[in-house]
Amino acid sequence: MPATVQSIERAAAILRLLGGGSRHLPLGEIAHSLDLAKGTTHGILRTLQHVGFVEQDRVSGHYQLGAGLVRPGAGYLDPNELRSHAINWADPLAARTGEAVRVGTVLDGRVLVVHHVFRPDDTFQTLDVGTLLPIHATALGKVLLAYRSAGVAPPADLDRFTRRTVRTPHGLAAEVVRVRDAGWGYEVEEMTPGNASVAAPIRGPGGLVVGAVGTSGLVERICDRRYHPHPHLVALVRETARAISRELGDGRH
Amino acid sequence: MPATVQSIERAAAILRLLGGGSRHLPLGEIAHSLDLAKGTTHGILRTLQHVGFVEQDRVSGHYQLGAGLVRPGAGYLDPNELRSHAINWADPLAARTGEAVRVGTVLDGRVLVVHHVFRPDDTFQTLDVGTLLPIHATALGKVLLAYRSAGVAPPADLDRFTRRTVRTPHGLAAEVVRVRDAGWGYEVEEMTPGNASVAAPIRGPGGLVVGAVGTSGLVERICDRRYHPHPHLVALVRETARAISRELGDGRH
DNA sequence: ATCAATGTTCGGTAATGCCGAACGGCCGTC
DNA sequence: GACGGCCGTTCGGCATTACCGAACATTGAT
Repeated sequence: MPATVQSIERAAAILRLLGGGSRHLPLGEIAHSLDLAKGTTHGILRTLQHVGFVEQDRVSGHYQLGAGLVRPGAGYLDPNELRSHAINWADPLAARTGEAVRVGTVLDGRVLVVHHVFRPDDTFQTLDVGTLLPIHATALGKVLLAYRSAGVAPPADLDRFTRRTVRTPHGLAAEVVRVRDAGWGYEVEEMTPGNASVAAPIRGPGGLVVGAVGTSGLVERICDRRYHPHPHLVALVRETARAISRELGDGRH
Repeated sequence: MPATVQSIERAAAILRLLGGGSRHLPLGEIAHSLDLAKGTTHGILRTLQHVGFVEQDRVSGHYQLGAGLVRPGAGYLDPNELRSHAINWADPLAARTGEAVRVGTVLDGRVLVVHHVFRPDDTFQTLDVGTLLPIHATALGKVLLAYRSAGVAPPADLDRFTRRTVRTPHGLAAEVVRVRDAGWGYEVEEMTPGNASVAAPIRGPGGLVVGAVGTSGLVERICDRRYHPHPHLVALVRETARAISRELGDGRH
């Protein structure tokens, strides 16, 4: 069994320690029990806290197991937090692209819209925050499906909305690998005739995909003549996704 | 929130991914979802498997959540495994010290003897594997208490066995800090008149204390004139503990 | 028989996380 | 009222760490 990641072993040991007894220990005690330096222990605990595995008592400062260990269905990022972080970046994206922007996450096999910025013109539009979108016919959904963020209900019923809606599970699987290879996804008239959309994944701590952000609008404005999204539009969407990811704690970008 | 341990974040993300859906994913899929190299992902998974957080399906090779996540009270090392690893080292210790050797772990606030090697002479001795020893009057117990291995029931009832048995919680606390500073523990006639014992902690992956090993015998053979254990005896016990720890996956030694 | 999956290993390198000392706050004691 | 211990936290420096990517061994499907 050559080479294990000792940082993770230590984290696991801390979790075990917290789970196996007092479930309410001061940092010094943990460090001493595991024969680690206080600073080291603090770093590990900070990380565990960040991902929701441990919580810290505000008054005593002691550490205890967090709610995130057993999974109550949802990912460790609740929709509210996703929304509050995405909100600062969605507006600029809408302004620069001139299109509507939506932020979504997976809920029960569908796409829950957690934020929506109107297209910056005067036309009448309906706010669809809270709406559940199909996962196989939207750019947001394809992206979320590709990275298996959370709920991952394998789509059983592929409702057909337009002539272009992906019908077969096989075709959907092909789409998924496309998204994965490219790092972003799109859709043209698969949900609504005359409409197209582009989306990119939002990553949380550790690189886990926790949501997606994208624009949607009239086909002739989103795509070029060959029905491919404009490259600069794709770039803008991806940059926005990376910015939000950075804010959510994804280190790499 | 400056600087988090990204290796742990990644591990957490993997756990979330496994917990949130298919609960049965191949390595490549995990790596792809988190945008990590296969090798990296494998290392993390190997570690998580080592600590019991994930398991691997033997036939398909796929990974899924392990039983160790929810804590069924016990530590992630079951007594049988502790015993099977300790057994190779307990015999030599008995041979070199000429005394009886016992290996124990915490069970429900007491010391469960998981292995016992007789003193290598012809005198009659009773096998006490399976016996539950008091935690406050044995060297094994003091060591286990000091490092809070698992059950950590704070001793409510301090049974008094001999004149020397530690009576007050206060005195016991003092003993605990002594053990922690020294890295080993002992006891002289606190359990049985004429008997003394020495013990050292056994650490599992991550440095978590999962058990203890020690010798016990007549006071005049264990201790010097001032009722302190012979240094070379202490050294032997500690070396044995370290050897077992190494075998159990504690990297440092 | 080929191809595409799977999981696994290995070596080189830069980034990584570890350490230990110093800091600031809080509470009990003297 | 001032001190001392304990709490958690921060920071800089160094060496270890764990990451990456490519190559490998197997298996199963085409």
